[in-house]
Amino acid sequence: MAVERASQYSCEDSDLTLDVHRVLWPQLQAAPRLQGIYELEIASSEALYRVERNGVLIDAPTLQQQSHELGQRILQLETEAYEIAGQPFNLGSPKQLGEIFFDKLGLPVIKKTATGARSTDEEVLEKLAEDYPLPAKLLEHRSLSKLKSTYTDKLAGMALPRDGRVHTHYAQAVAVTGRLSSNDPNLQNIPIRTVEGRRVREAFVAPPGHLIASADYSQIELRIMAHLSGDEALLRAFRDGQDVHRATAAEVFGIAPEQVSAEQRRYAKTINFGLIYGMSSFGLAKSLGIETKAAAAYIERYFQRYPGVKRYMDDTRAAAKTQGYVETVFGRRLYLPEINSPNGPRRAGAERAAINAPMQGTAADLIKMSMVQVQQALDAQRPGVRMVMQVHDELVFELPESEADWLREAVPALMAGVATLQVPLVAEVGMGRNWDQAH
DNA sequence: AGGTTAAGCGCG
DNA sequence: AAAGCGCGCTTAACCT
Repeated sequence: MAVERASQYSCEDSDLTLDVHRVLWPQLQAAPRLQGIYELEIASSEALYRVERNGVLIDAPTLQQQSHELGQRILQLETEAYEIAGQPFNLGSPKQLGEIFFDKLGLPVIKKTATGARSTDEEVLEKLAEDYPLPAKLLEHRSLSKLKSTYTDKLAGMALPRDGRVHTHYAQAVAVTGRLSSNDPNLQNIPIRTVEGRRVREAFVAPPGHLIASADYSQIELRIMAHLSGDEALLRAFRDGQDVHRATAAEVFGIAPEQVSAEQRRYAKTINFGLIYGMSSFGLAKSLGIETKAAAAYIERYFQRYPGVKRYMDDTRAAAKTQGYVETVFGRRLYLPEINSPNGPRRAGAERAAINAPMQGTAADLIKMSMVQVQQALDAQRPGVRMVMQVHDELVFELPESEADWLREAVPALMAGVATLQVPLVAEVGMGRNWDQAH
């Protein structure tokens, strides 16, 4: 019976795939630039198959130890929270939390969720923590619970007994921008931003005699913005190898790069990232904790200093409205059916996606090219080196110690050379016994 | 028992 | 009215 079901499924799958082919193939023939993207996807699938089969070695005892430590601290936080609240409750239930916070303790409601419930998200808790003791406990409890339940408790159990390795699945046709996504487990959202979270990466290890190497593109999306916009000041910053956030701060604040303070650089970094996402003055104000008017002044100043970027953003919105889609450097398309919607918020959302997709998508194109070329080089010259993960702008490898010099030299060169843009592409490598040390 | 949605949060 | 792009996973709550 199982065989019959399998053969029926296989036949249906092939038949339906042929139906799809008959529809899509003529469309592909009519769109020359998309043929190149199609070829890239076919070539990438070969490299992805290899990465998935390789998997990455997980150090289970390290995770178990971390789970234990997290569990102790979480228990302690729960006791302290009950003490402050005057009663036990489920800290993991936003509903119960709302009742304790807003009904029992009378804390102010900062904002509502999409469905009208009183929000207790991180931003709200941060604000409330300024005046009350309980929110801070919740914030720590939330972050540690996340680490334990999603990572330290789960990962080791997902390693195959056969090889002690986790084999994620990469989806090649999920993210609309052309990025990969990773699932079961997702290895593209392993913590790194906090010191406690980073420790999870210590459990992504190399076998004895081997190393983990991480090679990542430097400032890839901003470089693509420079290329796409052709903005002179941004091009110059990258061509001269400047610290781009510092350079932006110098422009926006009208001072010399050496005079830029740490806070000014942080502002500029937020502005640079915000622009890639189509952020408004309202959003910039919120993330910098300043007045909307002040944020608007920074953005205006930015566009005065980088007029090419302003022109690019306007042109991209306009092109999206007339064509109904936007393209990456290599011709990958993102269709935007809501770009001319009469619904203001929906249309604005489509405009932000239109701004972002060419940059995010071009970065995705480039790292797929890198994966193809690097895998070909490994097969031809370095069969002992395995590519084991892709994290959007980063490739991770497991290598015999004897291959360290080769990899340090060859992989960034390949990654930088996959395409010639108006600015140089730069890739950096780190190595160590585990993924944390490789950064 | 199993599926879905909401809220929340991890990453680039 | 909404206000920052792209994802996947966990828990609670609710449903069949």
